[in-house]
Amino acid sequence: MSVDSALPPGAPRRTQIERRTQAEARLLAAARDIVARKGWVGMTLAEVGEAAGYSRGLAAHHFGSKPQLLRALASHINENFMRELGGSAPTQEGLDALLGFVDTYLGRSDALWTNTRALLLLMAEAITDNSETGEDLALYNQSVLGFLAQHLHAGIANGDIRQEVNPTSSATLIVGALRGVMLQKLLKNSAIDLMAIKKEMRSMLIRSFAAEPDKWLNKPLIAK
Amino acid sequence: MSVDSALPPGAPRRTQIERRTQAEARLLAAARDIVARKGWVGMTLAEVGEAAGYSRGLAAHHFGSKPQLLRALASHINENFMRELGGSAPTQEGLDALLGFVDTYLGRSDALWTNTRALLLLMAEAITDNSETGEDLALYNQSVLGFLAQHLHAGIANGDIRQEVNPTSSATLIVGALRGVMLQKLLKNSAIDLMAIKKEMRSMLIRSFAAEPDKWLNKPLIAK
DNA sequence: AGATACTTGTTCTTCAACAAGCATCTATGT
DNA sequence: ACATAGATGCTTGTTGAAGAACAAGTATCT
Repeated sequence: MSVDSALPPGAPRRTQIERRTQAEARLLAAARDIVARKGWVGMTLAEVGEAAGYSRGLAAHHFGSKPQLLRALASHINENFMRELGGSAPTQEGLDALLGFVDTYLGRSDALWTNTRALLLLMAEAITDNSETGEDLALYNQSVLGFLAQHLHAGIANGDIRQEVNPTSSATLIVGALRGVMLQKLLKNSAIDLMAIKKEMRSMLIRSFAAEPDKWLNKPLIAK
Repeated sequence: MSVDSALPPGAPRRTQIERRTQAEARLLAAARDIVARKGWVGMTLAEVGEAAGYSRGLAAHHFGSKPQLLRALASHINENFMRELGGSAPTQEGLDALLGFVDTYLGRSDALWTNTRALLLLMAEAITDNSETGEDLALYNQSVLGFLAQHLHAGIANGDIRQEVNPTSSATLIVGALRGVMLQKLLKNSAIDLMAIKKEMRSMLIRSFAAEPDKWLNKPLIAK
């Protein structure tokens, strides 16, 4: 009965490698959406396959097991975000880069916050004893922290940022604040105004870290 | 065969109400520990009953269903924290109260961070579509935000805190930062130095919110 | 024709949920 | 005081559903 799934009728004849990678991409996207919506518990392997336009068996066949799918998903979302970061304002440095990071993080356009949602869900699972994604997410977190710490260092070096600032702790605080805010934003009935938060957070970063806050507070937001 | 469980041999003869409330308390404590360790998915109703020193059936019998147990657990942890808050430094006001809040939150002595862990796990579940705890945790979050916002207001009123500070957004940011930091702290292999974070966060709050930061930055930590 | 991708059939385990029974406590009557 | 019946708390037996994981089959590509 079944012609290859997830294909328009006029079959385009793809190579095996294309089939494989496309399938993987679709599966991961589907998994991400489902995790974001119902959590990784609510997600079943069968559902992922079908949501991706394939059969119920494919996810299991392709990733072997649910934990392995989740690991792959964690890396996938991670890579997405890193790419997004690199793309948005690659030229900024030091304090500018921190402000840009916040803008990027809070300025995502996806109304459902699919990536953020899914990542928060996975991170929570990762703080668990028997977590398979634990190691992966710890590494991911390290890389984000590294990005920020590096810019904090740069800012200290070029005089934008006060000497006494501890780059590692401050980086932890910044990503922590962003994630913690989103966690609240995504709760039911939240009336959180992200614009106000963005503004408050901007002021917070400048006042906390800038060597000369007054020089920064009046600056207009950086144009995209 | 079975004498009433969770009892020392010399039976103290409790009233029905005592039995009931003791059972409930033990069950919730057990549930909290298990959730903190293995997540709410890894927790089974049978396990909760037995960890509490009862039979495998009691948790289901008492709470009706797993979602309802989780709801009860959410309120329970919430109440714990609120009590802890009230107890620690009830006299502080305004900016002092904010600093005290941070100290309390990050200064918990439990090496495993059982409450924090469990709450983060539940909050993550709460951002899910089919979550039963969603409403409860949203309310809990509201009450914490309320506490902080109130002290921000007080601080503005008595001149400690700058006029322009937005109490709601700032409250969101503060709890967000705390939770987000802990989320990272609880990841595998985290090398986060909470003392350093505490210090950095203290400085952050003062610089961001105080009307006259310099007056506060030199102040010693408030004695217990 | 052989390899690789995908599907369908099936098994096996886990666990929530409920029901029916046992233990402990309370109330009432003597 | 004591006995006893009814209520309340707790335990054990059982069912049914869900879903991960694997195996054996079919389609698509080289």
